[in-house]
Amino acid sequence: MNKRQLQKQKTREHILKIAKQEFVKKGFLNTTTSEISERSGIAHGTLFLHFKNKDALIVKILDKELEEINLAIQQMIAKAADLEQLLLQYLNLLQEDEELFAVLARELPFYNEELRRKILFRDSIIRDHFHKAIELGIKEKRYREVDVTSTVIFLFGTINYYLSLKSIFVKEGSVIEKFKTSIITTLKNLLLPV
Amino acid sequence: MNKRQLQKQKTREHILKIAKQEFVKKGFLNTTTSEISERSGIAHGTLFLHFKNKDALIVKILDKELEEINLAIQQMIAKAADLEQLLLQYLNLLQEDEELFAVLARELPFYNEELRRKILFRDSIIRDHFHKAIELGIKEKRYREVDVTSTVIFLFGTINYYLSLKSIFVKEGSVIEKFKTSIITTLKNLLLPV
DNA sequence: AAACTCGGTGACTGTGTACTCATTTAAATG
DNA sequence: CATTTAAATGAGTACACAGTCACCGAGTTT
Repeated sequence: MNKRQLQKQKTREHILKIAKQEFVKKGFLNTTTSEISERSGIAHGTLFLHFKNKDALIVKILDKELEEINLAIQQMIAKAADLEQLLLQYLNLLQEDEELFAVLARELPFYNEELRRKILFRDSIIRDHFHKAIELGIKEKRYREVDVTSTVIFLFGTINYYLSLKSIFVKEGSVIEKFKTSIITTLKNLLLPV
Repeated sequence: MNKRQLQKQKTREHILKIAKQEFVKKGFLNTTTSEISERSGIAHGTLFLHFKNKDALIVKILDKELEEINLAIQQMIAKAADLEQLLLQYLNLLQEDEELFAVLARELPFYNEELRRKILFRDSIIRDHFHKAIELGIKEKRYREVDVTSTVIFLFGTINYYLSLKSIFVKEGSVIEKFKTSIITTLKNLLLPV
């Protein structure tokens, strides 16, 4: 790779880095392409040299992020011994990138079909693992005979709710951190016999 | 009231009616003032004769709606004998104006302080009643000794989740209708001993 | 019926934003 | 070293939208 190509790649990666920071800070919808180019120290037009349009930039960033998250989830699943462990580690994962997940939770209903599908697909994978872990527990008589699908939606709905209204639940710091134990306890209440 | 004043009032009410329809259909954020004036059959400028700006129009409509909802909630609380009755009636209330509630659930994180406060205040009233109903049940040993606050958030978070992603959960018709029984059952699972 | 009042008009303004393209600059090539 | 190539530039375009204002004309007042 010669000097030119190298520079081009460097610029591209720099844009991606800055754009991600901006998106996490202000959301995808409220970040302008001018802000990104300005903060990247490049001309506005350069942005569109590297990405067809704003949407393509968003998709690129999300693809990268979702790939990393998927990897982390795979590792998590392999490690987690039981449901409680799985949930705890999932919450830790969310906490690590909480700002990003909060943006996704808030803005998901406003994304176009493609973005929505990608995000929901990743959700469905992790959701499926919770589903199976609960089913196993029921089969082994460790858990009560609850409706598994409803229980899983209760869990994910609540997490999504905390994330999307993060600023209301906490002045600063992590919502997940704050409600971690109460989420785990409530799920256990749902599943464990008295 | 003379002919002029009468006409003015009629125009104002017509704007409010059309604006509500548009807001319910497309959300507050995605409805333009031009659309409202066009569909109302009035000039664009007339809108700003009756309302200082778009925000004032939104606040006016929401105030009206929230007042009606508060009234319905008061009646509901008076009628509902137990927690299950209360929840069922609350869900029926949501279902009646589901499109509006779905818009509010989706857009709440993006509203300004004033609007958010108003909506969350109304939420807190109904939430408080659930809180008390559950506390009573625990005191009377009908329910398990769960963490009441967490349980209430689980319930409201899940309902909010269903509403905000309504279009994903149902192609057409009501999400609340579809998941009504599963919401009630899951809450009972949380509270009732096996 | 003349003078005045005021609800209504709609072309216009200002602003914010995504995206373009003729031109510049610097690296690659022969 | 001259020529070619392509990354980068940034002023410019197009569009969407909220909000304004000089003007109009029907209704009200004197």
